[in-house]
Amino acid sequence: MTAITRSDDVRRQNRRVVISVLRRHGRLSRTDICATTGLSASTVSAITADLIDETILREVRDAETTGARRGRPQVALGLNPEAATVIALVLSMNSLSAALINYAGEVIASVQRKLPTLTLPRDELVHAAVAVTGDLIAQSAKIGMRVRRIVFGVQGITDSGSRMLLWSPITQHTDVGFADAIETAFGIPTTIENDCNMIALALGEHRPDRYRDNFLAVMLSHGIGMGLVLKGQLFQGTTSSGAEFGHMNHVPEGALCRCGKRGCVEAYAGNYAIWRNAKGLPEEDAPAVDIGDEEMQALADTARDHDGPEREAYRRAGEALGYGLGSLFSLIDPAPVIFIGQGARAFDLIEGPMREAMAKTAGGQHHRLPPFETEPDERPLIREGCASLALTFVDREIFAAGAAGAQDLQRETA
Amino acid sequence: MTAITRSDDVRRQNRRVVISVLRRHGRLSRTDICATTGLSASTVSAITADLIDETILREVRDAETTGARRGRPQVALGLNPEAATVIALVLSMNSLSAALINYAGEVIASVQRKLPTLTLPRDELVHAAVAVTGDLIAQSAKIGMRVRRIVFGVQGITDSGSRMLLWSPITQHTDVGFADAIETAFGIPTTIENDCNMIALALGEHRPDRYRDNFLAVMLSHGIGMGLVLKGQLFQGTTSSGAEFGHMNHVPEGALCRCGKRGCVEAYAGNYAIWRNAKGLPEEDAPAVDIGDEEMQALADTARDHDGPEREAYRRAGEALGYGLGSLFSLIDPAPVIFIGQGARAFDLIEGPMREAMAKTAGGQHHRLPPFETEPDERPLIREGCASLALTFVDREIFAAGAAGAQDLQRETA
DNA sequence: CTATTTTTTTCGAGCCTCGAATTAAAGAGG
DNA sequence: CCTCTTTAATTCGAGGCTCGAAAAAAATAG
Repeated sequence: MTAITRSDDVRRQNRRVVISVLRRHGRLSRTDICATTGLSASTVSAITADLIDETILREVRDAETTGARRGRPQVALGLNPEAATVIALVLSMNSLSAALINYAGEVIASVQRKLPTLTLPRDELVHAAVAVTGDLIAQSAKIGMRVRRIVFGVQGITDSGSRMLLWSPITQHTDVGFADAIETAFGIPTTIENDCNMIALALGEHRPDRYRDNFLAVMLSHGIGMGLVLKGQLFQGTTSSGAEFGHMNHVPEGALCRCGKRGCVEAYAGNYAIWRNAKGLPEEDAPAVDIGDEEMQALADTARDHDGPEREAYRRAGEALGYGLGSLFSLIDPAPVIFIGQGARAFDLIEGPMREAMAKTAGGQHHRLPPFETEPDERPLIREGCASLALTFVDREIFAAGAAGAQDLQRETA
Repeated sequence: MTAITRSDDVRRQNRRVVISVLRRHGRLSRTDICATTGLSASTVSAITADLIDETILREVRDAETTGARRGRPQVALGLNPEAATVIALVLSMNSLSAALINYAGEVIASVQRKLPTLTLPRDELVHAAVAVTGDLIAQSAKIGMRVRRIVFGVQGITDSGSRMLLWSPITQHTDVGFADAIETAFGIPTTIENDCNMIALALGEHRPDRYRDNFLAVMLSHGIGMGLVLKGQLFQGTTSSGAEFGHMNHVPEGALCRCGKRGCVEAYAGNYAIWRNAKGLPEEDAPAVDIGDEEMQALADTARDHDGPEREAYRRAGEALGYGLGSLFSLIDPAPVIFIGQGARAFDLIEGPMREAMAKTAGGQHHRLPPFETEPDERPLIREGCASLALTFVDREIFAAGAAGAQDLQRETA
């Protein structure tokens, strides 16, 4: 049902627009905001005055404003870094990291912990996340800033409500209720999100020239993940975080996948699959649990050096990815792709066979794609994506509502 | 960029909501509208008074209002059938049909024409559509009603702006600019849409209990099409009508598809593929151009009668569909499916192998699906979908804007 | 020191929604 | 037959919001 609009929704929406252009552009004068948004000068004046009163915005007067122009000089406005803090939590294989981030998006504290995710009991895993979060909340309190939002990025499948980790390769537990645990411990809104989705958000923010309305971030590591943005919106499944690209079928009755089924793209293109093929092991062998980066590096070097099972393994990986992307592009039309993660270091071995396979599919035959890009280090992107999502939430749900609306929000969530 | 909100957007939006609940529920009293929408009685009173003045709504006083209730009786409001008309055009293999539909969604005139779509020159094809449309516009004018919107449903791929038929199996021409041709001929907003997408819209309207937020309509006929609704929204490609399910890859380097590539789902599950396999023809044989319904019916009967190449052909069709759906469900999570079109008559032969194949994929392993449904006759659904889309456009873009806003709209499109 | 230019704020007009009060239109009951 | 009760719909004033015009503020130019 389409929602009705009330008079105060107008102000909420326009506050949101003002905050969002400032987040995108950094600092703008009131006149700039008029030009960018289309709002009238009087409205911008009223809204910014309110936001400054609420210490969400502040005037930034530095010496080098514009230089020698005639007339009253513009005064730049910017988001007030001290308006709030958010926390970005990232859990990956054997490692938990967290960052405290101010309202301007700057990291002001961070924590890193090693922990054996594969073997840790459920409670201890959850507790580790809660403990690390508690540390950062305390640090934030020390400098007098309130943490308004927590986003937890993790490899694996989350539910569509972003409450639980349904399944993950880094732990044997399923349906782990991280978000609720953190939320009840501290009373701060928290969601848990798929790591590839966070990477996609980060790319959209960092490089809007290339990664804006439609693009894919494909993670090449032990498994295969994907973050997909369509029409400027993160694409998610209907009941899960969705877009499990790695488990599209490549070869019916094919190689054994980590998920227990056969023939998935991942069963050819994941690190364990490349390793299995390179070592000449049978396709129905159970996937190795974890393979060191150095070992994969060595495999790639051998493949580069001479033709043999290693090169063939990478060829098959590229082929699987190519067919998978081809099928995907039949559904969504082609879009720019960036390959993320440690596996992207061997992209030179993968790209040729991948393009060849794609050309054999119906998807993407009409359109020319921009060249593929790679980014081997996924970790900073995941953190930035989490931070970006958390800040956007604060912008939209808390600060756009204003003092009166904030009470509405509390009632709603209660 | 998020759009700003003006004061009059509020009224536009709330008018839209009122119109839309009336379209969904048929007839409602003002009090009912308050309850359904959450608008206050005074606002509903003001909005409905305007809409009645503009002859978009009307009071329906029939004898059997509510029966014996105390107090002032409610007076039902309904959409005024004479507020406008729209035209639903449907082009399929060798046939062009068109219907004139009033604002209440009732067909008030229709035309049907046989024409050899495969051989007709480009101009004549376009002209046929224009001519049929002209006839209905004349009929509408005769009863004093203005045609406000035309939607053209057709099998094939359209562009994302819904202006052109990019490719279609029913003609050899590509990039046929139907929408612009009709729009310039009559000055009435026109779009061209994929037939399966229209089927999905019709299902969403007819059977919201089952087909509402997430579902698929898979068309089984000469080729394989799909209409996909996610989160209540029709899913479309980024540059085309998208969701070319039939051209997802099933078997690398597999059977020759009508699209020129190899191994597409359609190359196993389309009528021509089933026919090719049943007749024992090699997989690289060029697809037959068209196969009569009776011939497919006979094939299915043979397959039901005894095991043999016919039954095996249907088994492989089911297998291809199963793997395709499995891959799709990896991306979007499982959703109810309805199989549409002539091929659905043989669904009894397809379902078993299809389920078996799906179970071998990662998609849809966790969730139980409702039983599949079938609907062999696609034509009424396509027409209803087109009509529904056209009426929704009138509701939202024209009537919600009101007299003042309508001028805005003209300026915008100019 | 005054005129000019540009930015920002202030003020009134015109919408819109909402709640309260009012009017309208029926049945219930003596 | 007339009055009371009940429910539906309209009217009216209060309070928001955006906008354009006018005014105020803050700089440079001469």
